[in-house]
Amino acid sequence: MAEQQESSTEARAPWTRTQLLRAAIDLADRRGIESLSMRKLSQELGGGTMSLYNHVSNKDDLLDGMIDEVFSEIEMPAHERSWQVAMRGRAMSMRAAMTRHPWAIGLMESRRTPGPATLRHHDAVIGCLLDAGFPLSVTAHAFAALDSYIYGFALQERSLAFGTPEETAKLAQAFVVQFPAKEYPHLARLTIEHVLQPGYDYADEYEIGLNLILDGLAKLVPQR
Amino acid sequence: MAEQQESSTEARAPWTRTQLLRAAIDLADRRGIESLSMRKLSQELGGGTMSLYNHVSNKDDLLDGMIDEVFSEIEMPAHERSWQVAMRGRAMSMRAAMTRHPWAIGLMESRRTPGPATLRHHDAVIGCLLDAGFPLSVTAHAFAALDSYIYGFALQERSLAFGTPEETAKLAQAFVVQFPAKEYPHLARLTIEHVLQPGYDYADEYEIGLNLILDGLAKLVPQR
DNA sequence: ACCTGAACACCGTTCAAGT
DNA sequence: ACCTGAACACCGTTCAAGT
Repeated sequence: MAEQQESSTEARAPWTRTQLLRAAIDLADRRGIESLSMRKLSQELGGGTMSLYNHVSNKDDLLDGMIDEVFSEIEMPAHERSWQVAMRGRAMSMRAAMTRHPWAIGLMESRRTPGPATLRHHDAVIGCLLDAGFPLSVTAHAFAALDSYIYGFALQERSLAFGTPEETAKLAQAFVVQFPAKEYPHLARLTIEHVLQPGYDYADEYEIGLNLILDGLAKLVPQR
Repeated sequence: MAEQQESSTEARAPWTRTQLLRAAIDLADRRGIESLSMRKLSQELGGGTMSLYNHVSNKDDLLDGMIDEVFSEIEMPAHERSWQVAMRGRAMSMRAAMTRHPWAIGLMESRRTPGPATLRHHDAVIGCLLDAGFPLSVTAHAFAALDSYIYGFALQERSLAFGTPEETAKLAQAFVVQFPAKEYPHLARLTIEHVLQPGYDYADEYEIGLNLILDGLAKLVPQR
């Protein structure tokens, strides 16, 4: 039983940065960002905690890398179609990525060191608008308005915890019980007469607001 | 020098929950949310760390309280004027509060236990729209779209670190140096030909996007 | 009812040492 | 070049004890 350093117990394969980032994303997806620690991540990967620092300079760098990985999952705006279709597609793909990785929602737009995938994505969005004939200033307006809306909606949706329409109904009902209509009459009315009605789904609001912005932008662009 | 338990060294005055919340907000404003710890906060207030738990059930409760305090600083939508003016005013007041308390930006819309000031605020917004003749469903659209945009813009603005136009120019210049136009041609063009031009101020984008949404909403409302 | 220190189970990261 | 354990300076919170 002694001297077991044989071929079957050779040192584990060295990690890749990407491997490490994917493992961190997986951990955050499964257990939430608050339980992503350097110690738990190294345990997940089966190595010493400090070995992580050979691939990542610190935890902030780890997070930056994770976010850039998420950006790499997002569809670039398609070139061959109208800018409205391309922008709608990107917005949908963005929302899908944030649904897969809810922990990323507060982080994607607040980190200050964008990675290459992030920059490529933003470059493609701007390129799509410029190619569609947007003047530079309108491109800037479109970029600011769309991204603000997309990120903000995801943030709000997460906090409202509107998973399925059924969950929504349960939560709304709890709200109505907890806060009598006397104190917050309008909130109560909106909840009872609208949110609690059959067929209501908060997710539907996403495209409505998006169209509002896209339609507004269309009027700022010279027609082809 | 012994037995100093005299009138001048009596026990410190008991804390109030509000006092404690204001001190926490002040600490977060001055040093950033990442250096707000129960230990540092109690030190700031001159008491034992565990004394905080007599006024706050845990750190999450502390954060919830802080956010509700921030909401109490925001102007309610004014009733006497048009809904456009009221909504614009609220949006501006919201932005001002988030500028005063940048640490609150990611938190105001992602916490799941809204306090009374938060609920009062949302109730007033919904009430303003209903009073203006908005159908319930359009009220829901307006609420979702406006809040998404307002929070998202603040988040983006913070990450872009666009403090003053001068800072913007400095950052943009650093960006251009770091990333040659070859790799991100459209991003480079927007930066050089638009962002780096004199008079550019990202803050101006706020009202432009806001008007886009307000104008779009106006078309969904029966005219008076 | 309010306060508090000690202790516990965690963190991220520096350092010095291994291969 | 990559790996790693021990140690340091932090966390939030439980507990048991004080007034």
